[in-house]
Amino acid sequence: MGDKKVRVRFAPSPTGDLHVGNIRTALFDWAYARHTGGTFIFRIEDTDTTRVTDEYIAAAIDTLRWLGLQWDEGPEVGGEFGPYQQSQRMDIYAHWAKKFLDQKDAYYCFCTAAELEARREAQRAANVAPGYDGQCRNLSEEQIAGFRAEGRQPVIRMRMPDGQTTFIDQIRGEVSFDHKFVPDFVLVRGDGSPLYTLAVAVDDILMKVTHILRGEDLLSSTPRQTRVYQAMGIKEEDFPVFAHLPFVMGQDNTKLSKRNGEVSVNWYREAGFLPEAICNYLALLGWSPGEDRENISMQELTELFTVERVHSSPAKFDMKKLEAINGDKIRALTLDEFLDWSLPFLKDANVIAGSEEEIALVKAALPIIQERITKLSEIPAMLKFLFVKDFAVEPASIAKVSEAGAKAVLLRSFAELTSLTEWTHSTIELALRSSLIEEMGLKPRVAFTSLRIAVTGSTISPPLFESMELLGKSVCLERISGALAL
RNA sequence: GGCCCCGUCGUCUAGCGGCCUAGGACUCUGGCUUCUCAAGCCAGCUACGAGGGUUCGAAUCCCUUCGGGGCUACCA
Repeated sequence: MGDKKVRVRFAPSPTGDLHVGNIRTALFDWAYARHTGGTFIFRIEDTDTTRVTDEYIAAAIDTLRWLGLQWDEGPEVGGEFGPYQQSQRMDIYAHWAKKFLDQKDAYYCFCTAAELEARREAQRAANVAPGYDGQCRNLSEEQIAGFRAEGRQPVIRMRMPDGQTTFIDQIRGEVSFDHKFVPDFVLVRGDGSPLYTLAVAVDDILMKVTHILRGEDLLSSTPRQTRVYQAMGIKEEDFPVFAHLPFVMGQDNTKLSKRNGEVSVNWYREAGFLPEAICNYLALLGWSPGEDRENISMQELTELFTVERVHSSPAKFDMKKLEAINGDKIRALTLDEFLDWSLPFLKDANVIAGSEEEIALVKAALPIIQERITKLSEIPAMLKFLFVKDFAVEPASIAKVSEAGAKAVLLRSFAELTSLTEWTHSTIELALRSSLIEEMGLKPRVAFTSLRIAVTGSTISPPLFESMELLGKSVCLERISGALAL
């Protein structure tokens, strides 16, 4: 491709929420554009109007934004080669379809779906490669008029000449397809609307795309795409460079889908995964920066990303590893960043309403839970004890605080804490250690578990003394006496 | 069935002819630390699909085979 400025595009067909596989592709496209100082184009492929809805398109835009994959040309930002939504480019496709027809590169095909299916059946039965048999390739004007008189709506088919298509895939090397196995394909439907095969090729040329990084499922459609380039009069040296990314697989070794794992990026968003974690993890699926590096920032990804280091083999999606990376990213957050990410989860779970006092308390509490969570969605459960009005000990833990030993601990704690003048986690700890551990001779684990249940309601909580400091003296004493009454 | 792609620990990967008795990470197991849970630290388990070549030497190159996947639409 010489030293033409790199232009890459991410061109999903939003028939649902963007899924993990889509995003991995988008991420690589984006990273490649940024790495090379090129342009990242975002294009909506909605030629199949029955499956793509405005809602899904809006959601795709939102998701990409959330992930931080900013595009230079595309929906909402424009660009000199727009519009970037295929449903708004119909006249362009019609123009090229007509040109191909005039050039005899394409032809009208009047075969009906039923006829096609019957012949495909026969091909399969005869053990011949199924595909269009070329029946309408050389129709005379009279035949065409005849079919039209019958009321048949023709599709426009691209003529695949004999020979083969060979190209250098940047990830797989030389790939070759014999045209015997690439039948004439449909460019325009009977109703006049274009198909992906037409639109994708035309747009990539018109938008001056230089590199096509896309899913491996499109590998075998490449000969059709280059065929359209030729018909458009594009010279082979000016074709975009192809790089077919390996799949992201589900646990059962098939393409990741709803059946074998969570696929929607929005699901991960709601589950409390950070965009940086999702991108970092996804970047490691089918690519690696080498040197045993794994935890990288978006910035580092753009610096390190090269197509040469992309794999040709598929990768399985592993939620555990994503969670581990998410935990790392959460721990690396500054307090203010962590606060911003936490608040929506706390509000959605109705733990806080959002008052200034509540936010201040959350901010004070976050440092003690930052290293204890792997997903933001765990925050509400961890901080709930600080905000609940109708506090109650977990049913499962009631027995543990109502036994004699526990009562003694609570009684003594109540007395010690009541006389405490300075209420900080260190003064609390000092007072309790000297009384419960040293004087009463209890094991820390035993003594503090009783207290933990009384104060937080659960056997599992953030660090006890810090929690007590946050809760405040009166609430702690109240809860301890409450537990004594159990 | 045909065409195409792929094949290193359970998973993601490092490795591009000798540095590999195969390294890292996640998971799992054991331990340390410890007020619970985490985090952190230490240790351990486990891999070059198989068979032929080429070579002084192969995880790395070639062939075959087996296995997995994709495509085979008036979906993308």
